[in-house]
Amino acid sequence: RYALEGGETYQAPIAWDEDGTPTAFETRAYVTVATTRPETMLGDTGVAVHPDDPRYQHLVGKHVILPLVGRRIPIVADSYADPEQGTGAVKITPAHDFNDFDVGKRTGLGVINVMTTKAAMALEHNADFLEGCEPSPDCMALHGLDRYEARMRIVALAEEQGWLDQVEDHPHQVPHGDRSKVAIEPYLTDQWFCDAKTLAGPALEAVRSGKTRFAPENWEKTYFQWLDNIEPWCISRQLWWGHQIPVWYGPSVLENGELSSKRDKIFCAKTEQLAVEDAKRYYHGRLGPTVQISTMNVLVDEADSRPKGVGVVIHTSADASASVLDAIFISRDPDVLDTWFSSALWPFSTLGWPDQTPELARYYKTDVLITGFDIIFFWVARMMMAGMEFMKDGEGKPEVPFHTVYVHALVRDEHGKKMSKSLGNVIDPLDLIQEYGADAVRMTLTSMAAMGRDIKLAVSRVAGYRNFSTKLWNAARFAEMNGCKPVAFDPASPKETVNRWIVGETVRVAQTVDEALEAYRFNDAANALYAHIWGVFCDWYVEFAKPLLAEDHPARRETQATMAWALDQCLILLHPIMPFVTEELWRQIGDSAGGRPERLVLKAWPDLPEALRDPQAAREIGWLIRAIEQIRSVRAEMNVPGGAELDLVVTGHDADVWSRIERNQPLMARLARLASVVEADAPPDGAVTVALEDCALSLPLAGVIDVAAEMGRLTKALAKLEKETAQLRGKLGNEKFLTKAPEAEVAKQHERLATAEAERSRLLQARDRLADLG
RNA sequence: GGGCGGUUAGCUCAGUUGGUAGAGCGCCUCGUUUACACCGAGGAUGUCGGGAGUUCGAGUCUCUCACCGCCCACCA
Repeated sequence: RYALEGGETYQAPIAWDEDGTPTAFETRAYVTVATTRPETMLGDTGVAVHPDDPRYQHLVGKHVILPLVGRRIPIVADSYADPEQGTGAVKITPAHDFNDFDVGKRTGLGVINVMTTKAAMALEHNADFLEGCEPSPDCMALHGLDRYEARMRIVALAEEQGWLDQVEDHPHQVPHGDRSKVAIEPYLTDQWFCDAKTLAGPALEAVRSGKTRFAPENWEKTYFQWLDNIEPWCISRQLWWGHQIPVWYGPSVLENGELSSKRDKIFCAKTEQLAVEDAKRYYHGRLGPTVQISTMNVLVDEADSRPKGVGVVIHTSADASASVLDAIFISRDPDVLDTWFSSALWPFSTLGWPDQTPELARYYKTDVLITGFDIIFFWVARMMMAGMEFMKDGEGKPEVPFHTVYVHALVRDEHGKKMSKSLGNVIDPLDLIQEYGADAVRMTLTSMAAMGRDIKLAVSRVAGYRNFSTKLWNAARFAEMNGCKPVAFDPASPKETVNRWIVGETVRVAQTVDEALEAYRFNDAANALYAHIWGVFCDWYVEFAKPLLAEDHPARRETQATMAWALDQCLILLHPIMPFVTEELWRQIGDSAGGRPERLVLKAWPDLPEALRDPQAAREIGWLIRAIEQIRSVRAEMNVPGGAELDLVVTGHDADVWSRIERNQPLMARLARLASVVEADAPPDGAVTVALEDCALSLPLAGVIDVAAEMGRLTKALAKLEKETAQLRGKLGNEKFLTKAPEAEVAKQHERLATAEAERSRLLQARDRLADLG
């Protein structure tokens, strides 16, 4: 209970009816406040009530006398006081509570620090505390007690002295330091702050206007969120390591010409020498001639035993032998800058700034900052602020430190935890490299680069990319064994369809990789290369090329040159991601004939024109691959023995289709294990049939065939097509779709429907035949 | 408490202006025809977390709920 000043009283409601109207009152000469931290009352400088609270409204502007301390403190109105909480009147301790600090600022209350850095009560010699009050001996006896001891002692004193209202349990959350694990005690200290709001303006504008872009773009949100709500930035730290704050302190000269007892005059300078010059000028004008005579170690603050650095002693007399005690000395602030303040300078301080070095001129701004999202606040935003503050472009306008911020994902351990040295769950890349190779590790991380914010590193994926590099190695070995050595080669020159096709496919993957890299979509680049090298080059081109590489084949030389070229392009494109295996293969595969540099890393990035893509070859080989896949599929499903060579009967085709089949007959026969390919008007009896969009392919399996199984297979395939055509017909029968969807989309759906229906009719025919048979 | 994000195949995850749901691993069947068994051929597996809305059409846009996680407040 805080007693009202001068024995004043008021009528406090003590009972209410259902509507909340007071029905009984009590005459009180005090205000009751509730607190979970009684010890902080020693630093109270006010009591706050809600401006609309009828219980206390009339007390606003009056004062209470703080028990024990005897300080006269005002009752103020502030909406922070919650009428529902406690008694509705809340004690305000600006020096030891964040909210109270704000209330104090709003309502003009004083600020009194009553604790030490160790959270012990600091009352003796505490000028702020002792000023304007008469603490009782009981109160002064609290000096030096730990905050928790003081808490219990104050409750006991309140009870003894009759100003304790009641004690009740009150569960609540208390913030703890995550290093010390101790409850955090807000504590008022002097710190240096940056006016971050002012710095943030240009940094925000730079990203809003696109001068600096984020990739992926959505990280801008994180950046804006922080800078839009930025608080003044405390840049001083009480640590031993870091850039020391460039500020020196000395006593100010008071108006009466005497020196202040506080070290409250600030000299901010680039060097100690310049600070001394500033100090000499300052004292000279006010105290007469000053002469610097020496530097010495000084201890400025007796409450803190840390050394405070070198002080510069300045005599106020020309007599150099005068006592040091008569001298003024200035000493440097022992605090250091926040690590991130120093780091914010990185884009230019590393280039020699503040000197205007050639490096600074050449390399600021830099290009791309690659970093993790977890330090967008700490580092990226601050580099932007510092860059915009200190650096100017050619026209004298603020210049950003980089045009792009590439934010990669954070690798976590297999359980999804952030790797940290203190948790000991770090996956050492060196271990992975030891097991799978550096290329595999690089390829893995690249292929996961664009994932969300969490990567749970799956070792099986690293193994997969190790296999990939083995695959590439073996493909190169195949090329070498077949005399595919790089020669001077014009990719437009091949005549063979498969060679023209692989040139086109290579151009395609090169384009995809280029686009992906331009867009910082590194995973797209990695995945495109994986799919091309394994799924196109190895799975198909190598197989197609085998017959052409036979010693007596007329296209042998062309194929050798084409394969060597196509493989070279793979190595070049893959080199940034898998530098080691590609460099080694490059060295093994070729000599420096035809202007081929000795080392892959020196090879120019390919610039392959679209004109190299032959659409006719792409169509033909695309069809060939689909046909082979269909035949293989039906063979496997029908359990045809692997080695058995079958006769293929083509039906439902036109002359163009047949000539294409004839052209590619050797490859089809080889890769689909066919004895012969013939055309017919109708599928033979006892055959299994698959349908392409422009023909049906039947494998006569008379005697071998399980009619029921084939019937089932066809029925299943038909059901699938049935579903698809029904869907498409529904879509194309929808007036709204036809009128509202883009024309190209409608045409596309028409085409799909036509293809599906063609396949369906071929399968229907095959099924009917089979049914007749049965 | 304030803010951000995730939820897609058994697992790890892609999916860029809304237009036929994908990869790797794992699983099943078959196969050693000399580049490769760290391989080849084939196959199965999804009410895209639940609900509502916008739209001719939603994994994709909006709202909402649930669960999971991260950042800040309280180290850097």
